[in-house]
Amino acid sequence: MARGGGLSIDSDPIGSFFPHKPVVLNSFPEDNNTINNSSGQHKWKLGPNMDVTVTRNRSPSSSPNTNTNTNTTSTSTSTIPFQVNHTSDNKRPHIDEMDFFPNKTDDDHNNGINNFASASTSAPPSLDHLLHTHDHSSTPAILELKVNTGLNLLTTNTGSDHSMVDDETSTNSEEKRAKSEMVVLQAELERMKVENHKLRNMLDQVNTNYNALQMHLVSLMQEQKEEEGEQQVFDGKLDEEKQSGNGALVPRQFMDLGLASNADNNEPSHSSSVGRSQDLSKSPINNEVASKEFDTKKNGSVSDEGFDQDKKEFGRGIEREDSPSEGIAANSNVPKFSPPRNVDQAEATMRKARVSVRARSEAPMITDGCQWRKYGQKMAKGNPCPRAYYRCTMAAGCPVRKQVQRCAEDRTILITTYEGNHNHPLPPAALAMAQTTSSAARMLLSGSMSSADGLMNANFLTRTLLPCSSSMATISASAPFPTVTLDLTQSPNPLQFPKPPNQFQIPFPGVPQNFANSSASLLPQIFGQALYNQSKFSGLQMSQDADPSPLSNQSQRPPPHLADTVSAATAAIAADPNFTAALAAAITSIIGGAQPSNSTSTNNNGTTSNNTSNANVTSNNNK
DNA sequence: CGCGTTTGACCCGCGC
DNA sequence: GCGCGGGTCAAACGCG
Repeated sequence: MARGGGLSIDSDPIGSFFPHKPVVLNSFPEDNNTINNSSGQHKWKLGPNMDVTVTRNRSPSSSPNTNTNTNTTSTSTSTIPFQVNHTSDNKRPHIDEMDFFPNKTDDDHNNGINNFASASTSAPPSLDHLLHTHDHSSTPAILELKVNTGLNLLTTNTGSDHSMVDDETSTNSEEKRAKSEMVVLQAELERMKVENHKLRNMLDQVNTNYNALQMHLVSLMQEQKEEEGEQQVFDGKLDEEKQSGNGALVPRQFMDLGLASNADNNEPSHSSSVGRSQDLSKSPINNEVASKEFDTKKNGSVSDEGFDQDKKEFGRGIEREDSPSEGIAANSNVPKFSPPRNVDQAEATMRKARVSVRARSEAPMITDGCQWRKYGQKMAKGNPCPRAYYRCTMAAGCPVRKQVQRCAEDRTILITTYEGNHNHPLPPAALAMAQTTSSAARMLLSGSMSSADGLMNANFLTRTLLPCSSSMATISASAPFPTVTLDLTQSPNPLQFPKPPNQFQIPFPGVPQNFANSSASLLPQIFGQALYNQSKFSGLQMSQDADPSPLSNQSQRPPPHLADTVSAATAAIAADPNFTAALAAAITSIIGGAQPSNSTSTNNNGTTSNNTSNANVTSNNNK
C-alpha cells in the first residue's frame, strides 16, 4: 500500500475488513475479542442475552475458578455463570456463592464495616450474598453480620446447655439427654429463624431504600444533565470567544475517563498523561511531564508504597505527573475514607481506565464529536482487522487517544476504545459520548476496588439500566488496562426479536425516525447517568464526591420522572427489532453530527451539529 | 504548501 | 537475554 494519501481507496484497512457477510448474533463475541479478552476475565450471564465480563488485574492466584479462554492470555480467566433475577428488586435473587471479598488486604479488613456499608449502599445483592455466606466469614463485614445476628449467643447457649446435659447424663438416661439436646436445638433453630426473618426484613428495607435513593439520584442526574446540555449548547460560542480572546481556557466540559473529581480537569498541567515526550515537545501549552522522564524519576520521586507496583501492575503507559498526594483526595473537599494507598491504586487505575464502545457500524469510525488524528495502525494479535490509533486534536497536548478496531468475529461491530482525559472543553456534540465514557470509567474505578465491587457494579448496571433488556456493559478491569465496554451491539431479546441472520441492519430503513432520535438521545444519557450513579455509590468513589466534573456540579433539583425516562427508553429498545443497528446509529447521530461516511450504515438522517467539529471522517471512509 | 494518512521502525513491557 | 506484542514516532506521501 502506498504511503500517504488522505483519500486513497485502500487507505482504511479497518473499513475494508467489513465483510458484508452474514453475522452470527448473540454468540458472545467477546470470547475472541481481543479488546475484551486481552486478559483474564470473569464472565457471567446476567440474563437471556446478557453477558458481562469482568477482567481484573490480579495475580493469577487470585482467580480460583480458572478456565482457559479461547485466546492465549497472560492472565487467568474465570467464568462465573451468574443468573440474576431482574424482575424483583426486593426479592432475593439466588446467587451462586461467590467470594465477594477475595484477596482483601489488611487495610480492607480494617475498613470492613465501611466496606460493608458501601457495599450495602451500592449493591443490595451483596447483602444477599452475605446472608448466604455468613458461615464463611473471613471478612470483618461478615463477622459483623454474625454479631448482629446473635449467632454467637446461640452458640454460647448451646454450649451451656450441653454442659447441663452432660451433668444430667450421670443420673438420667441417654434418651433424656437426647431429648434435651433436641429441645435445645429446636429452640436454637427457632431463634435462628427469627433472626433470619429479621435480617430478611432488614434486607428488604435496605433494598427498598436503596432503590428509592437510586432512582432519586438517577433522576436528579438526568434532569441536571439535560439542563446542563442545553446550557452548554447555549454557552458554547461564548466560551469559545473567551478562549480566543483571553487565551485562557474556560473549562466547560471535559471528557474524563479518569477521576473526574480530580482538579486536573481545571488544570491541564495536572492532567493525566498518556502522551510521550515527543508529543509534549510538540505541544507548547502542554505541561505534562514526559513519560520517559517520569519513568526515570519515578522510583526516586514517588515514594508512595504500592505505587511502583501499580505502575508495573498496570503495565506501561501509566504516566502521571501528579504526586501521590495529589489527585482525588488532595483535590477533594471530602475527607478521605480510604487509606491513601487505596486511593493511589484507584487513581492509577483510573488513569489507565479505558472505555470501549462496541457498536455496529460500517463506518470506519464512530463520530463522537471530537477531532482525531490518526497516528498509527497496527495489526493486533488474534484479530485480522487492524487497529487504528487516533489522538485527539481538538486542543494541543490533549492526551486523549482512542483505538478503533473491528471485532474479529463480527466485523460489523466497531470497537472504539477511549483513553485519557481531555484537557479542553468539549463541544456539545461530544458531550454525550464523553459523559457516557466518563461515567463508565468511574464505574470501572469503583469496580476495580475489588472483584466484589465489579460484580456488584455489573449487576447493578444491568439491573438499573436495562432491567428488561440486554446487557450492554462489560467491565473489564484487566491488566494492563481496566476497561469498561459498552456493548451496543446486542438486541434486547433475540427470541423476541430475532435479527435477520444474514444482513447488517441499516439503521433507519424500517426504523421509525422518531425512535432513532429518541433512543439515540436517551441511551447515552441513561448509560452515563446510571454508570455515574453507580460509581458515586461505591467504595472509594464515595470519598471523592467533591467531583468537580460538570455532572457533580449539578444542583439538586426535584426529581423528575426518571423512571419514566428509563422505562421509555427500555421500552423503545425492546420494541425495536433493529435495536442494535439503530443504537449504533444513535450514537453517531446524537453525538454530532454528520457521519460523513459514504457507507450504507449509520446515521444519515442529516442531523448535523452546527457547532461540532465533525472531525473525523477522513479518507478512511472508503475502503 | 499545509494537513492528514500511511507505514516501517522503534520503544517498552512482559513472559519464557 | 531473547522474542513477542502493543503502542508510538516520524518520514514519506497524497490530496485539496
